[in-house]
Amino acid sequence: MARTQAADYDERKDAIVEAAAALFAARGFNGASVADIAERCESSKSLIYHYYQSKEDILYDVMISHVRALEQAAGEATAGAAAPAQKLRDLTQAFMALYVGAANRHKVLLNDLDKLPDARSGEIVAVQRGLIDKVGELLAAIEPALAKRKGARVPAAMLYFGMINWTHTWFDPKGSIGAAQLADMAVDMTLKGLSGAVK
Amino acid sequence: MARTQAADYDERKDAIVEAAAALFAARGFNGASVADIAERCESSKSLIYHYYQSKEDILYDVMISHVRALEQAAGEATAGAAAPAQKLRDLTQAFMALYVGAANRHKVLLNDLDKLPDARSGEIVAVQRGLIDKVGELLAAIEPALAKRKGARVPAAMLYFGMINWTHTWFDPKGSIGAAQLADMAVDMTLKGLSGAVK
DNA sequence: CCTACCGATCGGTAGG
DNA sequence: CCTACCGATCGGTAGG
Repeated sequence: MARTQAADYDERKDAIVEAAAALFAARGFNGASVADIAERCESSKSLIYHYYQSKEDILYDVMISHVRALEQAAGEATAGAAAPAQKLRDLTQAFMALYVGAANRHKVLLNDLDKLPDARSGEIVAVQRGLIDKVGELLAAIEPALAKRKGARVPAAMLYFGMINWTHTWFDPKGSIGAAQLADMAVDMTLKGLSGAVK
Repeated sequence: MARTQAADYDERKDAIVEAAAALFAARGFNGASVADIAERCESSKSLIYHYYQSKEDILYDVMISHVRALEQAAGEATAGAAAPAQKLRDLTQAFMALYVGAANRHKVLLNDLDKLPDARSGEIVAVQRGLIDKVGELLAAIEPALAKRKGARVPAAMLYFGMINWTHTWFDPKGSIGAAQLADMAVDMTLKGLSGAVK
């Protein structure tokens, strides 16, 4: 009988992605070497190349795994029969939880997407585009004026994403405000502005 | 008599910073080489090292020049006797104009700040901190509840900065919406939420 | 302001 | 003859 994959194949591969995410987040894709990743995994460079054909392939896995998780969370948050404002709140809570739980992958996605060749980055961008559209539809359902002014839908969605995506540069989950509180604050700011967000 | 600086010293130095900003923005600090900068300036690598002691020194100049421009714009926008909401609007217009006019420097600032050694990045961060405080004070003047809840002031300011800083990833000044319109939209979203921003 | 180089380290691959 | 891995080293290029 032919030998199969090692029993811990998936675990080893995931350990590589996790180590790479941490290093890419800290030093950037070009600032972290494959040797650094190997060292962090307590393995050899050759082992890394057994699991991945190239350094870029690792970067791709770091990003696609994160963006797929966001896609699934967005699907779950918008699936039910809740009001659009409640769906936006659920989606934002799920996103903030993923941003904090996968902070390294999130930072890499936002900083190093253009280090991927166009063909690979296109796949990531397509998933992101779907998330933007989903939020744009929620916002248009919440604010009828947005449904009429088609050209304003993407800018509105991007202002919203700016609030929550920018958190990776400053938010500390151990600080004075929690991730769930911050998510609510961003949603309230979107729905009612400052007075709604801090009251 | 000792030889003085070349008459075009400052122009040449600024050309280097401008070329470096374009290359760092496109490929990242670690992805662009000093030789690339020299080529773009139609000069040699040695000329670059005549004006700058290290690649990091160029990065520092790219960032500090941008952040000083933002600091001055913020000072001018908040100097008068206008109402705080109007000051926030003026400041946002000035910032968006600088973000678009110095798009390369802005992108480098947001992506590669951590490529600077701590001592140098600390100087940049201190200026940024001043901008955040300035916006936090405006927001607290606009919304009294924010003046009471001290811990919410920085998060509120950062949600605002998220909206306008995030634009560098998606905003195209040649698109369907202009920079001035977008700035107003971000201010209205901050003040009144979505319904105020798209009506 | 140029050509000619350096110590080191890069991503990726060889044989076993 | 397979998969899973190792120590050593490749040709090029980085900042200086």
